[in-house]
Parts: sequence; C-alpha cells; structure tokens
Amino acid sequence: MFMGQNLRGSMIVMEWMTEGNNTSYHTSSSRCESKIKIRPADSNRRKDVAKAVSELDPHQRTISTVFLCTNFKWFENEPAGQYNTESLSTASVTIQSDSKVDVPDTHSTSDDTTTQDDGYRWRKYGQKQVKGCKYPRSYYRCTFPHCGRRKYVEKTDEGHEQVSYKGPEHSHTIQKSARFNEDRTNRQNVLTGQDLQSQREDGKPSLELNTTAIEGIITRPRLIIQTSVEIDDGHNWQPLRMSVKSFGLYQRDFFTCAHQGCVAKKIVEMREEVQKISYEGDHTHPLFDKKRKRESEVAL
DNA sequence: CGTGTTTGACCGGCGC
DNA sequence: GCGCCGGTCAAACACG
Repeated sequence: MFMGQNLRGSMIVMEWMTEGNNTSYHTSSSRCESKIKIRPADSNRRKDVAKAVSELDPHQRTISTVFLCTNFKWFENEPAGQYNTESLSTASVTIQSDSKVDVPDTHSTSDDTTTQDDGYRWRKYGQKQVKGCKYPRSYYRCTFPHCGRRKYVEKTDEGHEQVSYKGPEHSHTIQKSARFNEDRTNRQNVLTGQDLQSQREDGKPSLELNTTAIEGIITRPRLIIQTSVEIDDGHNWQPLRMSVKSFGLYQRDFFTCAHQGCVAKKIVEMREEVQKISYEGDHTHPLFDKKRKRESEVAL
C-alpha cells in the first residue's frame, strides 16, 4: 500500500461525511473520481461501505485489501465492522486495487484520468498532435528559474492521462502552486483533513502528514501512518542494519529504498501492537513488483 | 498588468 | 537532399 500526498498509483481512498441525515461517500484516486450518496446516517455502515465499494467503477473493483481507519488505527479487511458509527463518521476507508496500468517507459511516468498536481508549478509551452495518438500531447516546463524539468501529458485512447517527465531532476523543492494549495484545501487531502488535526489535538495522534515551509517553498509532506497490520507499500525496502536502535520503550527500524539511486526512506517504530511508519523522500522509479521480483510499470 | 494558454512556425534528428 | 515527425519557440490571446 502506498499513500502519497496526491494518492497516485492504484490507491483508492474513500471518505465520508455526515450532514444531517445524509451520509455522502467520496472516493478518489488517480484513476477516477466518483461520489456515492448513501442512506441516512443511522443506517448500518458496514452495508454502506460494502455498497459503496460495489458501486465503484468496474476498473476499480479488483480490490485486494480494504483498510479501515477509525480512531486513526488502520484495520485490514474490516469495513465498518465492530466500530460504532460515531467513530466512523470521521474515518476513511482506503482500498488497494490490484489493477495495474500499462505505461510506456520513460524516465518516470504516471497514469491519470485527471491531471495530478504533483506540487510543482508547470507552464505549458506547446501542444502537438502526435502521430498515432487520438489526443494531442501537451508540453510543460517547470517554472522554477533554471530548472530544466519538463513534463509531457497526453491522453491514451481510453481517455486516461499519461504523464512522462524528461530532463534533469528538479533543482529545488516543491513550489507551493496556487492550484496545489487549492486542491489541498478543497479535498482536505483525505489524510490531512481537519478531522485528523482535531483528533490530534484530542491527544490521539496516529496519522499525520507534515509539511515544512522553507522560505516560501513547501517541501513534500512526510507521511506518517500508524497501523496494527502489516502494510505492503509496493516498494522494496532495505533495512539499515546499523540503524536499528531502541528508543526508550520502543524500537525504531530504518529502511532505505533498495532501488539504486533512490533516496526514499522509511522509519518504522514499534510501540506495543502498533507500528508507526514514516515515509520521507520520493521514489524516483516504478513500484517494486514482489510477485515478479522486479519493478512494475506502475510509477509513483 | 501579470500569468498562463493557444497555435502556427521553426528546428533538428532520423530514415530513405 | 528530402520529407516526416517530435519537440520547442514565441507572438497573440485569454483571464483574473
């Protein structure tokens, strides 16, 4: 399972809000956006979740794992179950899809139905009808001074957006684009919503997403997940043998991405039955397919 | 007025 | 050399 700040890859995140007697479910992923209206709030939420899942786009219905977040603990394959409705009203369900995306290999790619805002600011400098493609290809360049990063966006015949990047890596951290900011505000970013913040202030911190402002430039958020289940984030992690240490009452394990040149890091803290996983840095390569023991076509 | 998009022209690489 | 094609440029335009 991977939960990036913009929910890329095959992740589907579903959240719900209770307004009066109505509960609305909102699913979002890099592949689709859909809203599902469900019955009054006093109904059985297990059925609601099951119904919502069944109403997902067929493409997304190849669900392998359902993660339920309630009171900010993650439970696997337990939609709504034994939890009272109050605790669920601010929770999120995260569904991991088995679906894979075929993406032509470029330096790095992703697949989208809506253009993913990756946090960088891009300026469109051209559009071209490419032979054999139904839709034109759009050309973007990073607006940061002297950054040579480029982005090419084109729609596949199926209507999915395909993004590829070219040129040197960004020579800077993420710029806080207006749209990025707007999206984050509107969607509350699922993982960084007001609910999470208020819960944190209630003294139940267990899922955090930090952003750090440096001279007006926003770095990528660090994702911290607290979970009682084993989570496969789709990457091949290599333990840092010398870094496994005990910090007081809990153990902290350090991992680096096994992919050569990738700087992504993972820190796992074990506290009793619950592990706290922190992710830092971005992967510069596709997901690691453990079944095939190689990297898959799906990029993050 | 600043910022971003559109779009036709232009350029360079490649195959024949 | 020529034509094709993908990528880039830049003037015109749109928008807040």
